[in-house]
Amino acid sequence: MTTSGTHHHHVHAPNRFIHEVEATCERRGLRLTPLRRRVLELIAADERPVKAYDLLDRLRQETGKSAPPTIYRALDFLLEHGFIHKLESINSYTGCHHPSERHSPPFFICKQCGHATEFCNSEVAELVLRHAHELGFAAQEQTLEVHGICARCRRG
Amino acid sequence: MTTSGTHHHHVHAPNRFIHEVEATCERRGLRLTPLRRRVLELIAADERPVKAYDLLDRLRQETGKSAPPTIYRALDFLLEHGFIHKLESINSYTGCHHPSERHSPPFFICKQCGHATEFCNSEVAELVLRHAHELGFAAQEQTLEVHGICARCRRG
DNA sequence: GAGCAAAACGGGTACGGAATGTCATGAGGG
DNA sequence: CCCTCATGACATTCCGTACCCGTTTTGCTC
Repeated sequence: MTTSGTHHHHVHAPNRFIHEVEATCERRGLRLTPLRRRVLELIAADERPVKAYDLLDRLRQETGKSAPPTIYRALDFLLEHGFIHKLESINSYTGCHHPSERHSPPFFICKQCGHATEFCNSEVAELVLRHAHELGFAAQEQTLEVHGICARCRRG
Repeated sequence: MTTSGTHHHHVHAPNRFIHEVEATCERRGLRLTPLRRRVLELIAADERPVKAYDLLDRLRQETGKSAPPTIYRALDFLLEHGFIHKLESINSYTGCHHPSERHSPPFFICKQCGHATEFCNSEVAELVLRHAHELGFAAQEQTLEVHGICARCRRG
């Protein structure tokens, strides 16, 4: 299976990403309200995973004041529909590269630069499902996060 | 809720588990102090993953009062040496089945009964390492947690 | 051994970050 | 118009760490 090339096509074009989400919402009859859209933009604008309270701060800079539930409700919506991922091990959120399809890809998180790479390959997920099946376990969601040093940081 | 008889090959014998850790500490010249030992016992005594503040409460019941740093310091020690695992997605801690060897096994966490099964098979970890290698990523730690319904809960 | 400095351990306070509960208001879509 | 959903705002809980300080353990020297 060729995986070359696929992993690095980051969401370089935030606008394109937003539009894709917009279209998906339209198709599914979801309401991408101004707030939800704004939060999504903030997430997409950042190359690395963002923390909820950072988003909150940025929102406050724009809109005066905001409280945690505001941001968490938006995050919940975006998570629920697969437009973003939550990285449990670092309490951070990042845009999803394939918002159209449901998946739980592995993430490779660099300790040094903080970037997280979504690895677009379902082999691991499938292997995990096989193992779950052996156990008679009905798998629903999965979290796979690897910490280490990314290629760029290693090269210095 | 029936927690009867035999669940998998869990750490059925907490004492045995404690002894194994004791021996490992001896071998490595680590200090399993009374506090650390007590925390380990509390974790081992619970069939399912425990939260830090629950441990804190139990400790308080025994010793009068305790503060968060007390428990977190003990947890840090136990984590650092691989005697327990942290489940990032549920902020909980659970005993490690193979405290002698370093590993980051997949966990299958039941949403219904809260049990977490450590899956003793390195295939996934190895596959992940291969993928990391493709990316030029130097993997250090990994977290793999699957949420769903366990076999027992499915059967009712 | 005795003495001593350095490190490790743990009690405790206080705080920052993460997330949820609840009540009330407001915008949108039938 | 009414009902639903979205947001605002307040409070609270949960998770985790920084820091201070006294005590114990360790490792070293003599």
